[in-house]
Amino acid sequence: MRSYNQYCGLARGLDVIGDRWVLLIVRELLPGPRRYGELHDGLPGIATNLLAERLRTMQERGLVEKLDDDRYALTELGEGLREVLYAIGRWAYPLMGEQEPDEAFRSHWIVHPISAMFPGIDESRPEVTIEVRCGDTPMTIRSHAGAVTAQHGPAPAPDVVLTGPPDAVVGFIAQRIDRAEAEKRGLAVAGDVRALKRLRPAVPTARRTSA
Amino acid sequence: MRSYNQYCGLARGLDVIGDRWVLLIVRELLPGPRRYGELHDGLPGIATNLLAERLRTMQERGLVEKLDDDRYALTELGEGLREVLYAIGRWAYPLMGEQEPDEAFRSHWIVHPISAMFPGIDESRPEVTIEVRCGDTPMTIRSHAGAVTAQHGPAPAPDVVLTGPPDAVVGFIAQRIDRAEAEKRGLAVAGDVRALKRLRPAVPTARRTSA
DNA sequence: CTGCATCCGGGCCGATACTG
DNA sequence: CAGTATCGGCCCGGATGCAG
Repeated sequence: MRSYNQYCGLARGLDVIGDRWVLLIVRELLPGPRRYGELHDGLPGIATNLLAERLRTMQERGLVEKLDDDRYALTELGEGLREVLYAIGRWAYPLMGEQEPDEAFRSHWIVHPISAMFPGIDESRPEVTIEVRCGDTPMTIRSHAGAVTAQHGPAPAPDVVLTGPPDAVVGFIAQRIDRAEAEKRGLAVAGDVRALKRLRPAVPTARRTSA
Repeated sequence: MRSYNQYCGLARGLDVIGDRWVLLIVRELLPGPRRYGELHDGLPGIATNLLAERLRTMQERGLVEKLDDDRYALTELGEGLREVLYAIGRWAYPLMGEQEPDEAFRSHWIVHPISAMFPGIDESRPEVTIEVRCGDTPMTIRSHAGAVTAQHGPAPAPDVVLTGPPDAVVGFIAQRIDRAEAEKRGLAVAGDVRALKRLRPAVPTARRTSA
């Protein structure tokens, strides 16, 4: 992208991250290093030449590095974009209605809203394992030792199994819609749902505004 | 911009704000409503047809509204992008070296880094008025009743007058560079600088990471 | 003069085909 | 699997025109 040529933090930042697909590539790399094909799978709609070209310029700009095993990883600078992505995600939440017919979905995308909703360590969180089945691959969300994490694959012994479309699943975990509403949107619940209710998501609008 | 067609908060958000110039237009409107010509002046490099087209689609998407006096203003949704802009600005700060020869600058842009550095109300802040002369128009930064505000125009009776290139001025106010370094970069200081030191900017990396 | 609309050249994007 | 090559089309940028 052509530079804005403005001596302004926002403009200079956008010179680096404003190109199409760049922040979505960062989204794919935030959970950890990925190979070219994995990135391509996680970015439905991207042209293969564009992915290659973006990865090249993102390396030049210090956002991404290529590991010895040929996987791509975020640098420290690139990792710093997590706050930018989460800010956009929080802002865009009201825009998230139901999934449109032509919209692609990958189950691993829910890692980010889940992480943003249950940040940091909270010892009072219950121990709970949730298996989520929406989209291409089952995901396991685990609250353990006060931290909430998510990873690919089914859970060996889940306390709860949630099956359904992404908006119903994520909305229900975040407790932004109740069970009746979630089931109306296609959610199926198996197992003991009580522990889930004690996960206590961060208040959606909790933002520090004064020093 | 063509939609990403991904059911993901980041992707849907970027469908709305990912177009070139959109976030810079938000930057111009965050301090308050502006007329078309004022926007054009504050966005050096934008083509006039693009500004018109962006304002049109930003209205359609609910970011901007046109007031009765023909000025453009942010809606509540658009105002919500402040956190996104500040997140990008914080991230981009390490990219802000000196101003390049071909980079444009407008003095009112410093309102945002200043606001981001001295957020909210802090009763212990000293009363101080600073006149800043860098760029096209003098700006007045005022710490009053615990709040730090900035506006166009010279100050009637400033405690301090700072003259010089933007990187030196902003870096010095933020206390990220000391006076010697700032003067080496071209800063000229007039008046009593002691009150300024007690403004106590927010810690640059002060971010809540755990609930 | 302000606030756009029109036109045109160039660059970026998207889709497909192809290669080691 | 991991890209490269190519090409049509759309978007962007700059100049210009024009109505109130």
